[in-house]
Amino acid sequence: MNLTDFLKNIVPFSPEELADITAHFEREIVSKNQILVKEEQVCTKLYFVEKGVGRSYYLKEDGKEVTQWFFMEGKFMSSIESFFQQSPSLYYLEMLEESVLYSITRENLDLLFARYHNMEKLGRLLSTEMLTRVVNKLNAVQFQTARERYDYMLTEFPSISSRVSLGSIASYLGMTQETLSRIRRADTSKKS
Amino acid sequence: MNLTDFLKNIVPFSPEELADITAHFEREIVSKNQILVKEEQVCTKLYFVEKGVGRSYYLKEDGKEVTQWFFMEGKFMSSIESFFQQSPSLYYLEMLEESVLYSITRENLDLLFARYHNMEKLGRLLSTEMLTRVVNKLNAVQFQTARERYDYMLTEFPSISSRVSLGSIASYLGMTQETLSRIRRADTSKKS
DNA sequence: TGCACTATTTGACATAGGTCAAAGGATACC
DNA sequence: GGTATCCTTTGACCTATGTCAAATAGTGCA
Repeated sequence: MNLTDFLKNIVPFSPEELADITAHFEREIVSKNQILVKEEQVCTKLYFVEKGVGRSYYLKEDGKEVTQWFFMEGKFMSSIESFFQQSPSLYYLEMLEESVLYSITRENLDLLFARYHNMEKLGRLLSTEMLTRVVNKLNAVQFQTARERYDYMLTEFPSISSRVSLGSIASYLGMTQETLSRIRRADTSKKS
Repeated sequence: MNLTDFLKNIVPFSPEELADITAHFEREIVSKNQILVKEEQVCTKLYFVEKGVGRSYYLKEDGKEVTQWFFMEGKFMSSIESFFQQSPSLYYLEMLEESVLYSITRENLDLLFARYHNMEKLGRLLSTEMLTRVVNKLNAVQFQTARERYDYMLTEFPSISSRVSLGSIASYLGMTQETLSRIRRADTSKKS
């Protein structure tokens, strides 16, 4: 999914708007396991994932990584609070595969928000969309069994299990990797 | 917190904009325990809570109510997904005290979004703010003990415990009311 | 091809928080 | 002011999932 097409599908930008907007993004190729932002750093860019998968995660006091979100192709990725408040990030951002990203700085994004009413609209639509996704995850995590949460995740991120390690997924789902491993075992024995 | 002041604090609207915007809201007085939206209904309005407290909740298969969110004075309240997608609501919206609300319909809101760039900006800012709140709750629910979640809630909604029943709060926190009652007991015995 | 390292699976056991049932307390209505 | 109703607390017991430790499987590199 490329950036131009993605933008066009959400808001009916004019060709001129689109050209100006995309000109403010910069293409970046990053390698597998590369960290884009570390905890405590201010996240200076918003990324569009054209190819690859990323995740945000944080470290618990005991040093364990906890995945907060996965970012697949065709999605925007950032440490949202850090990026918008220009505050130190609570999260790490990491790419889990070799990836193609398009990045934009906060200043450029603000410039586009101010310049185009349509751009502001895009921002609003994307953040309400993200909001409903997070609410869905919240409901899954809060009221479903480990088993049900796993099923929920497969609908949200269908291709994830083959692309991302067990541990990253388990912590995203709020369970240990042992538990996730047992769920998967139950699955395979049932289906065979 | 009144609507005009609230809006002014977020985006620098001109007096004319502000007057036109607030003119599209309608004042509503609702009584304690009144339901604004039922499950399956499309939520037609976005509400600003000037006075009172509301909550959104849904019914589990076994008929138990699960509080999804509380809406205090000075916040917007709605069944967000239903309102923005015009889809049947998964949630009930209920006021827990006699309340003063200002409501706006989807059509009027869209009209204002289209008319004022600043209004679109307001929408974007409010939805990113809500997004970070939901993310905070998600982290609390997913990785904290019942005890810690209760403390988190007191920072998010300081006055809630005296205004809302134990059961509503417990289900918001993803625990049973028995557990919440035990946490509170531990608190009072510690503090005395 | 084999070695070293990392990721996953499995097992035995521990525990936070849930469930169910009953007893107190508070509130409202006649 | 008494009784019905609802809300909160308490107790006894249970279960899903976590913890810790070890075995096994996979992967990349020399």
